Amino acid sequence: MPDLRPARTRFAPSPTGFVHIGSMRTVLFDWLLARQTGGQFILRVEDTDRKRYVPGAEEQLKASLQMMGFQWDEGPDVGGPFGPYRESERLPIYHPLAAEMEERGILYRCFCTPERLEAVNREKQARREPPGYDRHCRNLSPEDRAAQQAAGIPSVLRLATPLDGETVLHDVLRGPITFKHAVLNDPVMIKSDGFPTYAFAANVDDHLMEITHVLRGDEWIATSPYHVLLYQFMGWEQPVWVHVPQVLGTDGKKLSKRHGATAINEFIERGYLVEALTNCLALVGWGYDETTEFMTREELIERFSIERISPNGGVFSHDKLNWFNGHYIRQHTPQEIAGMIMPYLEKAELVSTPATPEQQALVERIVPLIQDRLQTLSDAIDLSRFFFEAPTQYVRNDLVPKKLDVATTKELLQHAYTTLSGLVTWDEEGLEPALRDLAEQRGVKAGDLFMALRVAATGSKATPPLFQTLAVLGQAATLERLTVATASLE
RNA sequence: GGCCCCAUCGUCUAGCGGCCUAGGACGACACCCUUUCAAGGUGUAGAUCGCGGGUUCGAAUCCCGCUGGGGUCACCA
Repeated sequence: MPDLRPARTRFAPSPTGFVHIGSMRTVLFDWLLARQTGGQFILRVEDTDRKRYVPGAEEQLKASLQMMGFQWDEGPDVGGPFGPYRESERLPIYHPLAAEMEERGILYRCFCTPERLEAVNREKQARREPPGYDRHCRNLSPEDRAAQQAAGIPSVLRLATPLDGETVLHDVLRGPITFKHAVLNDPVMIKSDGFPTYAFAANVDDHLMEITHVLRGDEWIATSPYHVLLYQFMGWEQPVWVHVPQVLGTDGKKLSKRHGATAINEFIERGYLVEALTNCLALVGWGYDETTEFMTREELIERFSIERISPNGGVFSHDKLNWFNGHYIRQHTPQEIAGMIMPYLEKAELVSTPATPEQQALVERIVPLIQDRLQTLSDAIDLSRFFFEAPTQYVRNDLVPKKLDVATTKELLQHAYTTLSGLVTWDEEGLEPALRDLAEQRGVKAGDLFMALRVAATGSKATPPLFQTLAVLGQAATLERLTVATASLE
């Protein structure tokens, strides 16, 4: 059973764009762990790169988390005891700490220009050596250092990585991972503009904010020795490191725009339910047991465990998402679904915005007919369109049953018109016997008559059951469409 | 290229030395239900567990090598 100490987890995105499903899955795990243990889920905005600042991205990102129902306990706006939660606002916290580290020799000042760094790399590459900083400023004399600083030469603070030995990262999913110091470099911790890099800010903040479990993408494994080193130099207790595997596109490649929707808000907008998204996401790289597929949010909270996260990357399957979504759509009451699809019908201009009471009543009658057929909420547009708009044209081969010819079909539809226009009780119970009788009288298979009528009334060969459909469509509309369809058979 | 991670049906996965003639789910296909399409039910196909060596009485499960895929080598996160 999982460790029940309250966990403090965090999602620390840089506000550069939308939240894609891979990140959202990490958020899910973070959130589940916090909820399960009675801990806190923290949102921290890593906006330390002013060049990559994207206006509105933070709002976008917060909106996505809220759409999914992952409310943060501490973070921008809501605050908390370890604020501020926007790293750009934490410079007053970073600077004294950086000064202390410089004092203690953990960090050292480097005056190398970007041009020199580039030149060094070019040379190394020419000699077929791995690229990387040559530690030129690491052994500067105190006098040189003072002189350069006095001269106002821009500088950065670098981590003085040990030259010998090794650092071990203890990742819960993979066990110990050893990195030889010889292959490491001296990464920049404080940039020349005074802002920290990820390596500094993320780890300082995780420590200061008392984060107990760091869940992040496994692309961070390679740089993690620097993070571990920082903790060790400062004598801080390390968090539990959990490098979760990548979520891949359908072709097994890294997720990109080429795979269709990747941003969580796109899925929501296209009519995927939060329950389905959550359930499906939880099952990419994690599973409760051999057979369980459906789990509520509460069950997920209860059953989640980081030990069962699989270390290998997985494809996020749209097929499976569709299946989950259809399932959850069927779980809702027709009234609930009516409310959920209304925005889609409004947007498609099938109903007015807002819908009139008459339109709402109609939609409520339509939902029971299409609910089983919805894979996403937006499917409701095409599935219910014919209720609002008469077919504009007919495909003759669809209208005419295979065994019948045009003339016979036309005659059949004319008889149907007579039967239907004389019908007093316009509901399923009234329609079915009348039409079955008609088929028998005319000597055609009931199915053939029904298909001709279906196409005449809806313009489509695939619809909900005919009698229910006609009942909702109404007598006047049905007869009108029948007339047009019949006329098209010239 | 160096370093690191990963490797079971098309996909998500179960499996943590014998219960595996490798289980489930999605998808595919077939049948049933049925006025069409769905939903639902039943069933079929689909992995010689990437390859090669070991260890062991016994390996998908442990070890080594190889191959393949991915990540990372920024004053980006």
